[in-house]
Order: sequence, then structure tokens, then C-alpha cells
Amino acid sequence: MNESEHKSLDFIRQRVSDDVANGKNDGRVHTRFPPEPNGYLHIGHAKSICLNFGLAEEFGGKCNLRFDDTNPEKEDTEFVDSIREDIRWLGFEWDAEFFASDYFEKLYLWAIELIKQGKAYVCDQTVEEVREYRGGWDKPGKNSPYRDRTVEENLDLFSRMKNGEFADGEKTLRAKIDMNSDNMNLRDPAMYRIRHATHHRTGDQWCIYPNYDWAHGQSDSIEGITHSVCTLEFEQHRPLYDWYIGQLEVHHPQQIEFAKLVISNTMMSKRKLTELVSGGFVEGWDDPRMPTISGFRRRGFTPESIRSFAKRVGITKHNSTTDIALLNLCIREHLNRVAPRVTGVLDPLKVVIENYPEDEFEMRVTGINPEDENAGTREVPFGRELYIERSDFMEDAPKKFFRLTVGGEVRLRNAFFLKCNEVVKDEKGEIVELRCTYDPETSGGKAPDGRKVKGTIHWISAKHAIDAEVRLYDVMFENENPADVPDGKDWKDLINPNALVVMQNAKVEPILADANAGDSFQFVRNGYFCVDSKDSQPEKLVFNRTVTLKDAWSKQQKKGGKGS
RNA sequence: UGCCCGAUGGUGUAAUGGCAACACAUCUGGUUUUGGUCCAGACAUUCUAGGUUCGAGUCCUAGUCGGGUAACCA
Repeated sequence: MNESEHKSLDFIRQRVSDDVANGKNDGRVHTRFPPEPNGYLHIGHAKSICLNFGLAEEFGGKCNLRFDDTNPEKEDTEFVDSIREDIRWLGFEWDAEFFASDYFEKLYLWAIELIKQGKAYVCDQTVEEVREYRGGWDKPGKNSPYRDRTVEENLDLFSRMKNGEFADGEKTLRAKIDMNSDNMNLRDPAMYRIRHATHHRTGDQWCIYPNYDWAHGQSDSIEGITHSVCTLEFEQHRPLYDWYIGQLEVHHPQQIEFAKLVISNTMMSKRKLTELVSGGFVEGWDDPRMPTISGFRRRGFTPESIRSFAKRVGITKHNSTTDIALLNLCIREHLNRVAPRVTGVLDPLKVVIENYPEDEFEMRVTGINPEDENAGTREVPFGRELYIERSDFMEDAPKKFFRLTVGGEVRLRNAFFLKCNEVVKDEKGEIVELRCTYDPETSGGKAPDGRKVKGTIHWISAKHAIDAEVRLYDVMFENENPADVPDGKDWKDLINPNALVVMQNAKVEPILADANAGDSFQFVRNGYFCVDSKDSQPEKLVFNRTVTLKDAWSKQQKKGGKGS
């Protein structure tokens, strides 16, 4: 349309834009998202999803969902279902859904065509022999002794492979390319291997399965994909991708590679995530500590926040590590706009207001969200006995501590000024109660005599509060780069033991009894929390902390050490 | 040891041969009944050496550093 003005495009969008402008593929744009259903999607996949579906949206094209299910031993329908759910949750809908296994027959026929052209052969070498014959970076390869079998013999053998006459590993079908290529992928790569395994869709129909390289490009081609976007590690596969399609003389999609997402303090390797799940280090793929889409969902992240994150990290060809602070910014930014404010006291400390009448209560009116004028108000009960946050009181407070101290005064949010007179301790010396007085003249939060308080703390009526379990989550790895494992350590030793801290005795506002699974709230001054979608029950509420608020106080404390 | 790819503030990106910019992070200050939000400000950048050009972060050459790569995984 208005090609004159230059928008800031990443290199892939630039390329697609050029192709459209040049009328390549008749100006069509068709992408695909091709996960292998062998695990749950993680936030790295979200980047790819946003790219592929985003490209289709932005260029008026289409995007397919294709399950790359060519390895029956690892794949399962459970993963297929979760992948569909996660993509939809992110807010995308695919134009068509396919499985690589839909193309097994077509691929088989194409393989025969290649055999007939003398471009593929059945090889009897073992894995070890293949490795030895392939040579190395410094060594040229040697041709397999089976490389020169006749077309007839190859046809016969391949058909017998398909018919199940051979055991696993006994034979492969290989492309006849170049055993001296600088690119190892071109040293007669395997196209088919024998696996007597039950496939999640095709059952026992096949015992030969196409390898990734043989399946992927042709699947793209069949679907009319124009731009086949994948991650950097497939860069050296592109010549093979192009070679197969070139031999077959079919529609030729363009493979383009980009750098995968790496986030600090986060483990993204699918293999290791699988290990965390199977080893019981987490409760499942959707454990809120996991960087999976389902984990983030259960943790309280919104699709908007993840899409915003994907947009901000950008698309390039060089490896980089995104600070997890950016992800946190994205979710805070969204929740700040939409999350209703409520009170949740994580670690309650009882306050008795000695000059407030017993058994008497009043309703205080408070806003639901200062960022949203239309959010309305709610009422909360105030009375003689309250709970405040234990960390909002200190006996020996540093100068900069703006909260409650003995003899000091703070504001109870949306209520009155409160002064602490006395600390009650148990026999172990632990503080169990604060005896306080309030100033009835400060109902509006301001003192008629003009005196000021520095701090405002949250509180909840002891009688009305309801019990809740609150799960506090933190980064799963304290090291910025959990892939960088010190000598003598296992990567699992690096798991942050405080990635989950459970607060069993939290108190929350009665209004939360009506909250639905997954609902998000801001617990004022504490952070954003959501109702856990699995464990929360009406009689036993469970909340997950999605993310803390930015906290200048704790930051300052950490910096200044324990002193003063 | 080959081959492929890459390199811009602390971090992530932009600048399409023409004044190096945006965001995050960090730090100041202001506003605030959330130590939140919001507002104002500060800090800080083109890997090196040559070359082409009136002009280079951008193009060329070489080097340095980083990543990938030798499954019958994807």
C-alpha cells in the first residue's frame, strides 16, 4: 500500500514485505507453527507463535498449526491437546491444522521417486558405522558400501522396510548427496528409519518414519507455506531443505532462521523441563514455577502480557539473553490497569485497638482500582481487632522505616491513624499482638491538627477476614544463566529452594470468597495474585503470587545491608 | 580442525550510506491514603585494523570474540 514510508521492521518482516512487494508467491504470505507434540509449549514457543501468527495477520496471510509428529516414541495426544489450548489462550487461531503424519503416504511416494532418480538408497550400516563413515570436520567421509545398490534393489528393500520385514535399526533410507560436503547434513542424511512403535495417530500402520529433514520441507511445500520460519540451529539444515525440494521440483518455501528466546534465571530446554516434571521437582507442566505457557497461565500471567513481551524482545539473528525484569514489567503493566485492588495479609499480626468499642464495626468505602475510574468502589469492615502485615511493624526500626513502631503513628489505608502503645510477646519472645489506639478524628486519612504520617499500611478486620493459602513464587534459578553449571554440580542443584514459599495463614477480604479460578487481583502493597485454578476450593482458598509490586523499600534494605 | 552465523549503552532492540534512538535496568527528585502507579531528570552505546565514499553502526577485506554444527531426535 504505502510503501514509501518506512516502518521499523525486523529482518524477517522486512524480507516478507519485500517478497510481497516483488510479487513472490503471487504476493501470498502463509506461515506455520510446527511444534513436535512431545512436551508442553514454553515461552520460547510463544515468541515463535507471535511471530508466525503475527506475520500472517500483518500481511493478510494465513498461518497453519502443524504437529511435527515424526518420532512416535516421544509424542502423545496429551501434548497435542495442550498445544492447541495454549495457542488459543495466547489469542491466536490457526487457519488449518495438520500433522506431519498426514503426509506419511505422500512422503513415502516421494521417497520412491527419489530412489528411482538414483538419489536415495537403502543402507545397512549400523549407527556406529554411519558415524565412522561420515568422517569429521577435518576428515572427508567415505561412501557407504551400500551406496551403489541398483534402483530395483533399493525399491525392493525400501518396500520391504515398509512392510516390516526388518528390525529397528537394521536399515535406513538415505539421500545420496555428497560424503565430502562441508555441511555434515549433506553427507548422505537419513530419510527414513525403522521403528516398530505405535504412533499416537497412525497407530501401527507404519514401521518406517521419516526424519525431520525429509518431512519438514515437504510438509511446508504441500501446505503452500511461503515462509518457513525456524530457529537458528536449523541454519545448516537449509541446504538440505532446499535440496529435497529441488529434487522433487515442488513448491519451494523459503526457510528463515531467527534466534530463540533466552531469559535470565530461566531454564528453557525442553529436555530439562521434561526432567523437572518426570523427576518430581515440580508438580507438573503447569506448575507456576515453570516457564511453560500453562505454568505462566496458572501463575496469573495474561496473554496480553506475554504477547507484549514477545513484541518487546524483538526478532534478530544473534543470540541474546533477555532480562526477566522485562517479563515482569509486561505483566505488571497489564495487571496494574485491570486488576481489582483488595487486601491480602500474607503474614498476619494481630492489632487490638484499645479505644475502639468491642463488637462494633463500621464500613469503610474504598476504590477498586485507582487506574480505572469506572472500576467502582467496595466496602470493607473496620473494627477493634485487625490483622496487619508482620513486616509492617518493627521494634527497632531504622530511620527510613515509615511503618509502625512502638510509639509511632501510621495511617491505616482508607481508615484512621493508628499508634502502637505496647507489644505483647509469647514465652518464646515472639510478637503475638500489638496494643494500639486510633485517632477517630482522622477518619478521612488526614489529621485536623495537620500532623503527618509517613506510612500507610494495609489491614483487615480479624473477625471478617477469611483464611487463605498464598503461594509466593520467585525465579526458578538464582543464577542468571542456569545453563552455566559450575564444575562438580548438577544443573538441578541450581534450583532456587525459595522459588516457592507457602504462606499457610494468610488472611484475605471476604469479597474474595466469590472469586473464580484464575481471577487476578492486586493485594495492595503486596503484588498481583490469582486464584489457583487447580487447588483453590471455596472452603480453602489458594492464591498464587504472579509478581510482586516494584518495591523500593526492600531494594533499599538489601542494598544497605542489615545495619542502621 | 572444517563449515555456517553473529557482534550497537548493564540488558533487549531501532537507525534501510546522512545528527546513534527507544524500552528495560540502575540512580536522583516530584506527586501520592499502595515505599505501587504517574511525572521530571541522570547514567550509559556502534569489537579491532584497514579500505570504498563528500559522508560508514550500515558496504568491502582481514582479524578478534561469541554461538551453532559431525542422532536412524526435532
